[in-house]
Amino acid sequence: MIAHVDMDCFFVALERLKDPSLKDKPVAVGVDPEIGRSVVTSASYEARKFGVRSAMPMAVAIRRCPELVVVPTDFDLYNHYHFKVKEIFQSFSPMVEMTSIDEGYIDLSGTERLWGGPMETGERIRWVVKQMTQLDCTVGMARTKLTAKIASSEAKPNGLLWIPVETEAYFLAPLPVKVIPGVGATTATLLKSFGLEQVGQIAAAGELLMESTLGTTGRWLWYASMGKYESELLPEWERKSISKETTFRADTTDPQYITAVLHMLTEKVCRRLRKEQKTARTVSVKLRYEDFDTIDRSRTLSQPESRDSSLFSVAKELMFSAITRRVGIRLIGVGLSNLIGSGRQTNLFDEGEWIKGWHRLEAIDKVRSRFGFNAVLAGEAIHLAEKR
DNA sequence: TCTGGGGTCCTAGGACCC
DNA sequence: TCTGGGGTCCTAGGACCC
Repeated sequence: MIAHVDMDCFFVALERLKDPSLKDKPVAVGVDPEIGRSVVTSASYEARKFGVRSAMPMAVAIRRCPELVVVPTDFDLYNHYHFKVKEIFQSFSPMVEMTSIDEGYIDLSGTERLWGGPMETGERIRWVVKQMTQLDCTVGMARTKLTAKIASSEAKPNGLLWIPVETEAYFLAPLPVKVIPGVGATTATLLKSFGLEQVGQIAAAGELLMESTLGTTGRWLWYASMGKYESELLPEWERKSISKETTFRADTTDPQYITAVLHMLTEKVCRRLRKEQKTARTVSVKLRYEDFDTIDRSRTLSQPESRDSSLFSVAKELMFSAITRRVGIRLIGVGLSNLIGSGRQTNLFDEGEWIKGWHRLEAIDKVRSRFGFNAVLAGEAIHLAEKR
């Protein structure tokens, strides 16, 4: 038996712990549109009554709900509780997979003698979470991860739903196809064009028809629709990429400004890379024009790298070869992937130089972790930091 | 209405090798 | 002179999730 536990309005709930006066008010977590261009990261149920949804532009949210209280995000707080919640999950079973900051799976197989049946265990999880954190959560229980997740999403907020084995198809049949994680707007529209709007219709279409019309997607959807899609619970996985992006307060075409911001983003991304004792073989840049046209460019190096200077020169080259339109740019970003473990990769050609550079960067990272990121900045980024 | 930031996974085509 | 097929790696773009 798998439990999927989803914290209710996680960010809003935590902001309310910090400031109890936010209770019962329509609250949205995100950046105030006066400060920057933003979207709703998390909305309270009071705000949802007005049609406020996460990912909605904040300006729209405020228009829909003029009383909306906008609270800035505090990821340090959310991360702290993420680990707290994870520990609670792990007290029920060592097989825990956290899939995002506010949710995770617990494999409860073999814990029946300890915690009892599914309903009893589910209630116990909810109770312990509440006692230890003061937070509400919703638990979905089923034989597979996918069904458990759908169960929790149907039971929220502050609920518990158990889908007994062999009843999955009955539970899923009347639900809209969009409840299946992985089915977004595009796939839902595609399915609708085949007359498939409820999960039960996918099941009824049969494996052969699903596969012949939608390929591999159709195949797994058919299994999902019956509650028979199996995926392994993975207690730990390694991060596959590190990225940093930013949306400018106003669109720009200024190459010097773009270079300075790109440099700052690269430094931040490299710092994380070294912190995780890794090197990267692939550098990517991303840019978004004012009309939302988004371009990605990447290059894979023959040798893994972790030095700011090398990675920045690649990023800069990629960025300026990617900018072809003479239109305002609203966002740029840098990413590293193809990550390879152990920071101390040696390079036969300039090992001495490399080690020297690495020690310098280690020293910078130390200063930064004590005095903040801006304590050490390269020439190009200093100018920018002062402007902020 | 005017759209964040951090990720993962998939697909399709081209280069290249055997 | 015109033509294989399989495998791997890389790149760009897109769908999706929280």
